[in-house]
Amino acid sequence: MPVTIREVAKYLNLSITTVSRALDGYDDVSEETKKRVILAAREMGYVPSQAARQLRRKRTEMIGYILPTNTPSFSDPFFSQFIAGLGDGAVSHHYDLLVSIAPPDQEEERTTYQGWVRSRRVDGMVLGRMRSDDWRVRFLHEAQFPFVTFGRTSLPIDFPHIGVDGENGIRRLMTHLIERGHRRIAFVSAPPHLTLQGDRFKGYLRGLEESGIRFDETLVAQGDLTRESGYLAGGRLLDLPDRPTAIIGVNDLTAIGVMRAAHERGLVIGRDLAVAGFDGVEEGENVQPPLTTLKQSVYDIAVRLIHMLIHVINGETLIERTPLVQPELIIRASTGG
Amino acid sequence: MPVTIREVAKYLNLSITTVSRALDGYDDVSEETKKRVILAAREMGYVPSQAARQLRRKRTEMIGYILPTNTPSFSDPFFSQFIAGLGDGAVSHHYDLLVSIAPPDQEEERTTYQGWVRSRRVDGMVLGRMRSDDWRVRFLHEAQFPFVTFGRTSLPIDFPHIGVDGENGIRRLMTHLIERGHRRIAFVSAPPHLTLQGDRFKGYLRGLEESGIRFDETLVAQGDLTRESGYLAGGRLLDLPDRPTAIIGVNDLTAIGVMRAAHERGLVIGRDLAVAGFDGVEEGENVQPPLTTLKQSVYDIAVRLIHMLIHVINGETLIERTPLVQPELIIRASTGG
DNA sequence: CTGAAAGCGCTAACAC
DNA sequence: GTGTTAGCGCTTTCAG
Repeated sequence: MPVTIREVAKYLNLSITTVSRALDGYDDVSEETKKRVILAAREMGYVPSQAARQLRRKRTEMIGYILPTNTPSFSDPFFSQFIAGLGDGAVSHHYDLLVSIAPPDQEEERTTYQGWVRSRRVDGMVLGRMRSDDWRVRFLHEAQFPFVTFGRTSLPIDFPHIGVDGENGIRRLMTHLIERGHRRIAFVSAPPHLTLQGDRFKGYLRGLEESGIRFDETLVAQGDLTRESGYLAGGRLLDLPDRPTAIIGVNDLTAIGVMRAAHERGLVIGRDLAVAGFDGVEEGENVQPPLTTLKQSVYDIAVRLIHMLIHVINGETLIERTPLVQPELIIRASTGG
Repeated sequence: MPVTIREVAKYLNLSITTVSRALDGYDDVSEETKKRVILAAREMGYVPSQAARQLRRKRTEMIGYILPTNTPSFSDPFFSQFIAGLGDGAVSHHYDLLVSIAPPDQEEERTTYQGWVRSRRVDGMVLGRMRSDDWRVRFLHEAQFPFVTFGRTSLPIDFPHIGVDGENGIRRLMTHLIERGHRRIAFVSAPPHLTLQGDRFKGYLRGLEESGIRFDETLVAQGDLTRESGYLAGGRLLDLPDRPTAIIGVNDLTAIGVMRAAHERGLVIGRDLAVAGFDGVEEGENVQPPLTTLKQSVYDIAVRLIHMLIHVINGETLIERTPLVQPELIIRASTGG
């Protein structure tokens, strides 16, 4: 049986009240008592019971994150970075990270979110991979539950989040490709309900427009952010009678799939075909040739999201409520760099 | 303010006891009452308070996992799969996953583990990336805290874990390479204190031995499981006066780094140099050429670990206490397949 | 500066 | 079958 505050009190002939306050560093306890208590507590191996503390304080000191995935074998480098950032951010604020997993936009997802909110399992939540009309935002906002997100939505709801300027990023990438002489530039997109798809695709369209290139819908293929979908979509684009000379993947994994499709068709990437992605995952540096990409520091963003969330939880106002981060264009050999 | 059991009881003119029991499905409550209670609870939006339940039951319904990492920008596909498996396994047993992060073998790691154990923050823990002499095992065993691990240790302590037969796996890979005519086979290792290193390296040695090839220590370079370290170690091996014709990476990331080093030196992998890894991460399928590897289903193993852990937590005996999984040799073009 | 006492929401003896 | 009661371990008024 673990030692409780009561035993520490008994040992010191003090009341549990005093012990509790000494441990929490209140200043209405004499310095000496405080010292004695802290020492004794350490010696006795006392660690406060989280459950009891939570019940009393109505706080869990936990932040929730629900991994949106349906495939068991999912392996998206994006998420390991994101979780690492959330974890580090949480730790630095003495919070823990509660993780669950649920397939996006299914009944199960709804019950998971609702369960955590209703049972006050966590003090706040972080959401990612936002959808244009995201029920999670509506739900949490209505429940007045603290949350922050990575990415915006199209909802008329104001909430703290960090955005990445996908539109401007892809626009700059388009400029780069066009300067290199490309005119038939294809785009492998993500599912349309994702916010990032809308943003990045807008950048694609603006890039075309700015250079007076007519939009050709046959040059757009849909994927789902996985390597496999990039491979399939890339194959379709490359088998076109008049095939593109450049293909942009809506994210790096997609682009990497496209590269595989190109390799299989004997194309030399960087010479016969330019390929570029978005995210800046490490995998893109190690692929042959290295992948041109728009890098966003997912780790840093995750850490920052936690900071923001803690503020929200504490009812403090945020200096920047909806910062917009610019991705960095990293030109590598896959676009003939 | 959320609805409590007391309000439900008052609403139905029942005692909170009855409500509690009805909700937990005890059979000493009449069917009818049970129905009424469940209905009312749902209608009132009642969700039990985890904190209160935990305090009373002395159970958290949470499983802990501490991500072992020191680099912020870490992106190891291994871990996203592992976490996905842990998450799914936990959910299927109505548990949640509590995640933290701490650099291996540092003070911080110790305090994190100790904190969770002492404050009963979780009901059990899953450990991975085991070390030969793993203080975590000693600590948890001594504290009689439920835990399972992915990988064994060299400690004389018996505890439930799932192992992967790295030795036999690498041995089979060696046979494959030797059949293809390779004799100068190099090995990029992991830090020596990791169990997986010992196992896999033993397989390397046995492979050499079985074919009567003398061990040449210049053909072993040390890495740290990252792509970057594979790149550096691979470079050193390839710059050797009499360079190897095949290089085995202790894991896939290492092998992928080796491939990059080879590319940079103008070597055609699969023809001038064979490369192989271990893990079977998806990234290996999309690299050029696709990577020969020993695949272990990290996701499945994680799910299974959770099942085992739940048994341990419930004080049940395990049918298989220390299963050993055989990795699957997947031959791809990187070894000339 | 310190202590007594109440109670967070729930479960589990134990009665009825 | 159902209700009464006593806490789980802690924080927090409120008195001294």
